[in-house]
Amino acid sequence: MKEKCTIDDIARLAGVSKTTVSRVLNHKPDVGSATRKRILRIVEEQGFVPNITAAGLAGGRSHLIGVLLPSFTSLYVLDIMRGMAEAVDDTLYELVLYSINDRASTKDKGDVIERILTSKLTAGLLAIMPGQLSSYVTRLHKPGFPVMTIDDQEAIPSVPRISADNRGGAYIAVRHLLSLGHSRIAHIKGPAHYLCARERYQGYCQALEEAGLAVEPGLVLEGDFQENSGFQAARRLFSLPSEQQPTAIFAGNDLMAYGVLSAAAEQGIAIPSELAVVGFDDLSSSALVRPALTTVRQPFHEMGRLGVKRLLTQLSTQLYIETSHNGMHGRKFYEREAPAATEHIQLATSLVVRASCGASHQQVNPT
Amino acid sequence: MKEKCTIDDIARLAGVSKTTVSRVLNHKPDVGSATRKRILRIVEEQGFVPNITAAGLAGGRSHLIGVLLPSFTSLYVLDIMRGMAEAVDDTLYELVLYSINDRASTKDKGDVIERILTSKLTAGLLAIMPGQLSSYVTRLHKPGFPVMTIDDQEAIPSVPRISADNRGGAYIAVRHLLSLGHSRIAHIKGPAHYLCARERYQGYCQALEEAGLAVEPGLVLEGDFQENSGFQAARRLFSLPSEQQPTAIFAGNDLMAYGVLSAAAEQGIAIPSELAVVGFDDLSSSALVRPALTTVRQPFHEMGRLGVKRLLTQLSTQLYIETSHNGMHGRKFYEREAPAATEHIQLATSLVVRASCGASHQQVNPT
DNA sequence: CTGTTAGCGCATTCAC
DNA sequence: GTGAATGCGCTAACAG
Repeated sequence: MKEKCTIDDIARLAGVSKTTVSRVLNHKPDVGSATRKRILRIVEEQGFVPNITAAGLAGGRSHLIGVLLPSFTSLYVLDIMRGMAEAVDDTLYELVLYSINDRASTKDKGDVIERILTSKLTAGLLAIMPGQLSSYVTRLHKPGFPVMTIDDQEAIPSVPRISADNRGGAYIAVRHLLSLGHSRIAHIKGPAHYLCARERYQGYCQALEEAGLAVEPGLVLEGDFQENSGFQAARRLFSLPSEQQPTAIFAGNDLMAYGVLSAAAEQGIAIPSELAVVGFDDLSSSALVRPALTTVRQPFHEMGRLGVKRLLTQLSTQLYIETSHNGMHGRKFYEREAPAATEHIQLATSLVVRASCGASHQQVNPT
Repeated sequence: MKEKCTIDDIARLAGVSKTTVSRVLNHKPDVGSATRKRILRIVEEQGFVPNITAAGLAGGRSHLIGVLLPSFTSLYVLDIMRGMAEAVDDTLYELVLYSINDRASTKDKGDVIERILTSKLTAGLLAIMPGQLSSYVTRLHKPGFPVMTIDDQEAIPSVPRISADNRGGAYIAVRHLLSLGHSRIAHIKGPAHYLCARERYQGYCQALEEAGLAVEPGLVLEGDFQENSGFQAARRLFSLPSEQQPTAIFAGNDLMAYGVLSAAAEQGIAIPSELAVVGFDDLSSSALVRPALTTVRQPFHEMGRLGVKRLLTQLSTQLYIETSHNGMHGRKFYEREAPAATEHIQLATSLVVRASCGASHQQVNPT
């Protein structure tokens, strides 16, 4: 583990040219296995770590992946980031954090995003819940600069995205309540401009309809995904004539479910005996609130991990295309038509059963 | 905002050499103000963003700051990171994320850290709660590579660190309970090998002693900072003969306070009327648990922000030293004695009063 | 299979 | 004040 050590150093030690060393380091096929072995040994001995800055500059291709996160950020972005870090762990890539200042105007935020591209620091971008920033993010996604959104509020047709199965999660949540004998199940929706809010509502409707129950407009309210809106919505539900009151509430997310819990406590409504409550997200605090919240778990960790994996795949695909076409200009992916997979990956959610719905503790998976 | 734009491009447009452009970009004094103005205008027009990768390579000095975060990571690291992102926002620096895989052995983790240095990607490192990794982090901290720990479990003499005023926070928390009339105040300590746990205990003792009360060994238990240990500790306190039972519990952190809340609920002990509870940290969930938790708020955001600021200061100091000594080798800070400020910055904490202690809602600041 | 030759985009000596 | 030359550490074209 010498102070510093360049490719030239180990080339000298191995008695070969640095080109050859570079080749084995980059897993090129065309190197004699004897030489390769010797080089690898010396690399090991010296504890040589290539300078990815230089590699990026020379190769015209950075080894950094940008992570964009808006700062109105929720607890679970940590899980997402942990997943991303894990995926990047045994690669040559590293993660660069781009946090957007809340107080800035949307236009300023757009500027920040523009710079991400123009600075050419990163090879691609993972946007965690870009929300209002989506339009800017879209602009970045060109051939040569892959972008992927994670859990976006809106589906951008041209950009690949990863999300949880919101509809399916809502479906199993409501199914669970139905199996517990509830027939008057209310729902507090998230804002209509959130895709996930609409999907969850669809799952709710589907489960009811399959059970032969009508969706009662009076039992469906809309919140803003914040705790207080859940609180307010619950109050309105509690003020309904007693024969119209729900026996269960499926909240669009955990935060609003917390609001329901508070409202119930205020009104002296016992949970789960008088009212069952189910949320969506499984924030880490949902195991801590009292009563502990039954909720739909989103696979945040996996979403982050997969996001990186797919991005890396796209990056290496680009490389392949570039190489196979060579004969034209070296580094111009820009002029070729996009091979970009604009796919949508949807990950399964699962129901985490805790005290707030009155069932025994267990985990229910979708079938 | 052209597709790409290098320093040469704008040099051409301005009719000067790229050297001159480079000079104004780096705020060198020796450039004619007319030329400088013209260059700046063109830079603006073209939306030119320098390639920090190349700048790093050429200058021998990276513009990236590493952020090391262990993955047993708590909710509040988000706040810390947000603070760091904010501080970096209007500088040329960016943040690179290094997350350590939990499942790896301590030695493997050490290897990861070694690579952080040898890869020379970053100019310095901010270690968030390194804990067991501290020894490795220490090794990184040489002149030329500033390291700063944030909220470390242990004080490493040679490394500058930022932490909250744990002793002071505990002190005001207990003072608050005393002012509410409590005289039998229990404390659930964190693990003794955590510096912050010991400091909080000291604050507890100091407040009691100043009030003329003895620290009763029977009222001081030790947990592990996890919820369940708080639960167990509370149970033991509740099983004391009634005349020995505490009327208030100061938990070493919020998680353990949650455990106390659960244990109280289990035993039918009303909070705050029969028992006051105070935590430490102010996790975002502490406003959500029922009853809402009175707790000591740590300035996580500020800790992150300041961490970056100080690191940047150190970086620019190095630069100055390097420049002023030039005449010797250009980039060898290594052989010079360390100017490294090994200071310790301690930030004030504040008490957030909520329902669990029985006082009216307010915020108490240390005097 | 391997070595040689050129840069990547910029900062930093030196000259003028 | 300004420009020309050199190189950071590495990859990628080109020849053998």
